[in-house]
Amino acid sequence: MNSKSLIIDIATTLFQQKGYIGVGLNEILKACNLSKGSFYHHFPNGKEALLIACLQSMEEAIMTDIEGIFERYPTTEEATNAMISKLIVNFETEGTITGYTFSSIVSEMASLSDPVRNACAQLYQKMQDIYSNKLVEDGLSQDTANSIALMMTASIEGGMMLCLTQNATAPLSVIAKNLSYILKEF
Amino acid sequence: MNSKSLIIDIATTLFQQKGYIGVGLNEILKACNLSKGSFYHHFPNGKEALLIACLQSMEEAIMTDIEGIFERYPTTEEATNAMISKLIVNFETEGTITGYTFSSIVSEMASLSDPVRNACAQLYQKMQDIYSNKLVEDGLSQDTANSIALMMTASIEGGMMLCLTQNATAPLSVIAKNLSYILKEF
DNA sequence: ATTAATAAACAGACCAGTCGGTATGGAGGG
DNA sequence: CCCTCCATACCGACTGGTCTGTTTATTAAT
Repeated sequence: MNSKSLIIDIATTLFQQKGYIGVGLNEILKACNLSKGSFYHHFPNGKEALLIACLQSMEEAIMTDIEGIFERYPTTEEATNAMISKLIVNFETEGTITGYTFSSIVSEMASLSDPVRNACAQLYQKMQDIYSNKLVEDGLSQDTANSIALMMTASIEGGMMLCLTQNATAPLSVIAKNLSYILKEF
Repeated sequence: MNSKSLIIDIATTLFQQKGYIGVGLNEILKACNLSKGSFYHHFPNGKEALLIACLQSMEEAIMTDIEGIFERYPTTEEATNAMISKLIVNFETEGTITGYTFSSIVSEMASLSDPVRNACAQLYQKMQDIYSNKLVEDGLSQDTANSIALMMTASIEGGMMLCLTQNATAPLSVIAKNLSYILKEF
């Protein structure tokens, strides 16, 4: 793997775990076994440019993943359960949350950098669109689908936050149960 | 107001806006017109002790606020709508989110400091308890009440995150509408 | 030989936290 | 009434270290 991709890959994980401000360039580069010079060769615009590259990389990874799940299952309800189960397994094995979330980045950077804020907004929107499209397939109206898709995005994101604070996976399980209930309603 | 309370008050706002790592002691003290010496007189255990004091102060403020709303309205559904409306007005006037949320603190510190993580967990739990108690009053079983209360906490927290990224209040409105719907079901 | 890629040393700003010293105000003894 | 004593509150220069970003020099590949 070339150095640039390596930097993005490792930085993505670290940013997700510790947030943007919480990770220094030195830490990233040490994990990559690369030097400052190499970094600034590939990212002449510095750390924030790296963050945006990481967000784009996350977008690809998350989209592929979620799209896969949502194609594999016939209904939104089943796909949602599968997705949350995957998050729970991930949390149990990794100890931290490494997939689907970037809340630390949002809360740190949303008010500081518009480019970063927009990149995050786009990522949430794309996830929501997948949910929404599947809900329309399920037979819901576009408006209802959008509304429920937003509820899904928000509650899953909030659920991960609760898991983090409690250091447990129970909150996400409860969210899955509740979303199932809601999705069966329609 | 005494210096210690002043420090806590100002630091609480700054931590909510920019996160824990994002705010330096110098910035806090400059805003208070106080010196390093004064700070370490009142907080000999440093910045993290200040953060925990801020979380406790937030707990008091949020509890008073939410309890007030939940006493004033007869049903959980009405109280929830009033609470979210207040969050929306707050977001519109302040430009950022200053009340009820501390997601940046959670995502930064949950994996770094157990005392901070526990303080955050307690805060979420107390909010959830208010919702849950009211739901039991409404006639729900304890289990169902707990489950829905968690869903409320998570979706509101996630909704604020979406508002931050979109720089708009629409997501919280949609969350309110969805929660209303769910709460009417039972 | 030229150019991309990397390394290493460095600069300057900022960080949390420390330390010696100063001002204030109340208690108690003369 | 005055003076000493002492705890509390406060000040701001300073320390050791980390941060992002720059510069210069060297290596590897074409």
